[in-house]
Amino acid sequence: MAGVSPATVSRYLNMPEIVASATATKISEAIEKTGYVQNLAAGALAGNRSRLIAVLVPDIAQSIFNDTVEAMIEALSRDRNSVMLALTGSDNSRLVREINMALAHRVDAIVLTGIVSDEETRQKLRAAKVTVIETWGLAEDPIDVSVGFSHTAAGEELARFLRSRGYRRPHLVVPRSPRAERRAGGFISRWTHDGGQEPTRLEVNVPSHFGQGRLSYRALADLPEQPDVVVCGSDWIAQGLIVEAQAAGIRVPDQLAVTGFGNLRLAGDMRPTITSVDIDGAHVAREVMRVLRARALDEKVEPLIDVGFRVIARESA
Amino acid sequence: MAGVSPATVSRYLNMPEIVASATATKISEAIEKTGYVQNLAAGALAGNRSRLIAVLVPDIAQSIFNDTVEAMIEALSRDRNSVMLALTGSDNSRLVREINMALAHRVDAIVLTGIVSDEETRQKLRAAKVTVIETWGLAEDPIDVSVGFSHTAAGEELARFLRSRGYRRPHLVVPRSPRAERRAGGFISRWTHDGGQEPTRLEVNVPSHFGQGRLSYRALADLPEQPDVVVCGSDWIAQGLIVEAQAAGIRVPDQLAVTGFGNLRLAGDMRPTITSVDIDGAHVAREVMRVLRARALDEKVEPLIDVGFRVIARESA
DNA sequence: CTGAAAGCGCTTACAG
DNA sequence: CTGAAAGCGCTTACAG
Repeated sequence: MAGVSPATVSRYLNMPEIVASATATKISEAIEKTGYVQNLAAGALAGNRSRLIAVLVPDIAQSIFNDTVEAMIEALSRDRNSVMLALTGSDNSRLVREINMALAHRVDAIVLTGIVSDEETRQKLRAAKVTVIETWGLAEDPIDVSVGFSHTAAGEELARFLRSRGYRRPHLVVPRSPRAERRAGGFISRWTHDGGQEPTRLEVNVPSHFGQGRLSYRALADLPEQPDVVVCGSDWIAQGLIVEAQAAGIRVPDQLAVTGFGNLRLAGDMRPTITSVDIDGAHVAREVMRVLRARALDEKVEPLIDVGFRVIARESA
Repeated sequence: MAGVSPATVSRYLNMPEIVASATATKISEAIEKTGYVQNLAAGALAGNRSRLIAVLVPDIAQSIFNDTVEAMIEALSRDRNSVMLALTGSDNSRLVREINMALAHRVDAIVLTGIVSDEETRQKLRAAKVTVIETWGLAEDPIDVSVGFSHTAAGEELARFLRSRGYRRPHLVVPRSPRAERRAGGFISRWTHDGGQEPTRLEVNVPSHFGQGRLSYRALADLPEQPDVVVCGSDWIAQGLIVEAQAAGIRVPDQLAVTGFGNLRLAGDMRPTITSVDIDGAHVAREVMRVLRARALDEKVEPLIDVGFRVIARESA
């Protein structure tokens, strides 16, 4: 020890600006000398603040959320928070299980990708009164706060964009997720509303990946009429589809146009570069941090935060 | 409450087999009824066991470790452990910072991808006597336990393989990471030892990605002599290189062979399929779990666990 | 700006 | 198989 009470050390660690600078120096020297490491578990118990944020994602091996999650983890780390990362698959029981674990660890907040559909879990989360942030897709009735964009609007915008470029026979490759489903819904309703005929579609499993793009290209052969543009549920699918098309001697976009979704780095790097829809992961992360900070200070926050999206026009469509 | 002491509830929660089944039923009913959620922070403080495992990776947006990390998170979750995921970049200061956070949270173990080079941090980690597992690359002198494979051996094996296939002018595309460096070292020493001449090489930044593959292909034009095979530091680079080569009208592997590293899903899906080196992420995860369980029971574990690797011969080389 | 004291919710020998 | 009791290492009003 360096001549001060535990209370003062605690203050130094958590609000250094509040202790006298002479005291601060003594404490910091003592910490240096003894190699003292603060026990955050004890801090969590006493202060009711764990400095742990749970982030739940379906997977990380092949996830369109990774950029966003990475930006979030980095921002949280800068605020001296740590991230409990949990994997939920596309399976409700795992989601529930991981939420329970997070609650048991008394995390300060739970960040979810996608919307929780199970009503019982929504109830439980509300009751637990942790901060719950649903990200990526904008919830219509958020459990607590939702930061994201409208999948439906993104689908609509893509329909408008492709129509304005003169495409007439879109084919949709739709991953089996509620999110992709919504985008497809938005696309179709806008497309038909604007006078286009009902697009053809193919469903693929999640997580979507490059290989599905190749298969999706081959599946085009079964269509009664060939599309002039394929609207893919992810950039990976788009990439695989382009590679397979080119291997078959088809020129993209001249003979077949392609769009992706997510605006991953590879979309800009691919040859041809891939027209995609960008969601600004850093922006999502920033808004999440803003909510978290506001909550830490007991300030009010809007329940719905729309970060929008942008169609990025490139060579492929 | 349901007529029992806190001690008994604690036993029920942690070792259900040790309480009488009548008691167990009463407790579980009470838990159900009240919606009680165990406080793991208090448990950590009292029992000196946080059920938190820190996993440190350079990044997740584009990481060759993702499969392994995913397998590890899933396995840990099955054992009722949660994962604190921290991002270190390729920057020592962030590594140190995140290790300190993990220590402050009193994690039960720290899993590192790659080897910690900083001697002071190694010291600190040894002193903290948490379980420390260095994964992926096999450490020669592990801090505690290392689970992985020899990068040098992987490079050597690839050299042997390509030589046996008749290639004579390899060109290496090497990410600037100690790991890739080692593989390159192994490749070169084996190659020259077997009578080949010193391969040409190009260094690229980490994290490696598709776009670098395209650039790496173009950079071949500057070489005095054209290679017959390009040995890429990751499957992404290989994929980008193939796409660019094909766009230039070059046939792979007839006119130029290509190998990747990591055996990502896309390696098997690409057209042509990509010859790569597989590290079994599930195997790594399994061994990590074995170490963790052994430590929980105070059993001895070998400090070096070699999970090996396999060259996967496919169409591209 | 700092200290004394209570308390956060568990776990774990120790008894029985 | 179960309970009483101490203690884990902090934080936070409350005083001063």
